[in-house]
Amino acid sequence: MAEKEISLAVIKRLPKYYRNLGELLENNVERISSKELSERMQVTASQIRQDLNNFGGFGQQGYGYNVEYLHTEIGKILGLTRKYHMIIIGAGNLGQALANYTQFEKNGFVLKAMFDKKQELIGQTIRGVKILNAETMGQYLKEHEVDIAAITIPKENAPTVAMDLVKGGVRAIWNFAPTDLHLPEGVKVENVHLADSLMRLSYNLKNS
Amino acid sequence: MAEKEISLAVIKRLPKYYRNLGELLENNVERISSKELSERMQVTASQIRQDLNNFGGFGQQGYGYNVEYLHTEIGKILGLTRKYHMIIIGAGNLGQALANYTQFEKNGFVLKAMFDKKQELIGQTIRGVKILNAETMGQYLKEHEVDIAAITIPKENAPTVAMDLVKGGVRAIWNFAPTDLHLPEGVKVENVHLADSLMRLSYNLKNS
DNA sequence: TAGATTGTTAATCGATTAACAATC
DNA sequence: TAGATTGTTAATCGATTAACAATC
Repeated sequence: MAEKEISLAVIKRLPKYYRNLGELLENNVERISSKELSERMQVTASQIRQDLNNFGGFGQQGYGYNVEYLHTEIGKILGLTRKYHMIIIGAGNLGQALANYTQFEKNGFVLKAMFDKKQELIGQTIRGVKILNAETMGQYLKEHEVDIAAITIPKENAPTVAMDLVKGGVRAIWNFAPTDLHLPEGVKVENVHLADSLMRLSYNLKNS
Repeated sequence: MAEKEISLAVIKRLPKYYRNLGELLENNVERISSKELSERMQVTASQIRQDLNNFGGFGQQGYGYNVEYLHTEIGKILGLTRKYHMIIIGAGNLGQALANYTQFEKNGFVLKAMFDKKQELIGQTIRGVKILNAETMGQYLKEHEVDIAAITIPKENAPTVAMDLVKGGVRAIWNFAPTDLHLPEGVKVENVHLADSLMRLSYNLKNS
């Protein structure tokens, strides 16, 4: 799909642009130059212009960028113009926390179901979303289109569950289990390794 | 402290090394070569050797690396040989999920208190840790040494609370609020921007 | 038009990979 | 010792920054 291959570094920054432009929009800022945006975001103006020009010329010489327009365009690039069906595997504390995060829904990520194997959780409802028996996941995937699955279970079971998800047709996995999943080509994985993040903090604390 | 400046890219990979070596240790693997480790971690052997040699020669020619020794040494580098006192600001779903994560404790991150301003949460206890009135945070920081503060409150209040934490002597912030904090020089911030992560997933889904 | 600021090319910087001598 | 694999230097690759012509 991508005409020119976009580097990972650029992709990583896109949500940050989107977020900052969203904040500017909330503050009713109409236009912004790469210079101003660079001060706000603590990056160079040059980088901003380079990044954006991977996707097209969104600005105008002598004027800068229209905040609303740029925000919309980056939203399109990020794929936020459609809805995504999401499920969460693991209805423990973290799974429930994600389920309660209403903010995701505003960006089009709609939670459809949760799964767990604990008897006392099965049948419960969180924000109207049912916790289903983990054993029925395979069947569920046959009957429903699922775009994204969040994995919030212990690392021991994560690789197996991830493979089951892939077999069921899921193409994107949001992995919170503290392990790196090795999945077939084409399956997208985004890791949220909380322990890693905490360790970087202790590293930085030590070396300051 | 650091003799030679270590690049951010290297630091980001350290916890991953630590995690993988921990797994190898669990499987009773005694020694490993950079080649084998590179296959497991999906990086190049060259990178592994370069990364490790930023900190010292942990290996032995013709033999490779002793798993247990290397694991310990990276733990030292990451600063995991001491205890860190942690507090969580915001006892909502995410804050509670973090509080229940016993894994952190094993690495030395000890939760000491939580804070919230919701009357119905104040006084409650999670894993023996009390939820205190957010208004008493300043006083608490005067009386207790706090190394790390996790911020799990809405983005509106995050900047103010972060500044209050810094004023109270906190030097490391684990920020879960979907905004970038601008704090004084020397304060370490680790962001966990869940929405950003989710957007990268939808971007990748779109472009596959 | 003059001033501002983009889009884009060129220069620099840094990180990754390759290669190999050192050495266990 | 011979073989294996590190530690480290050199080569390559890619990402960031600088510069400036194009243009609104």
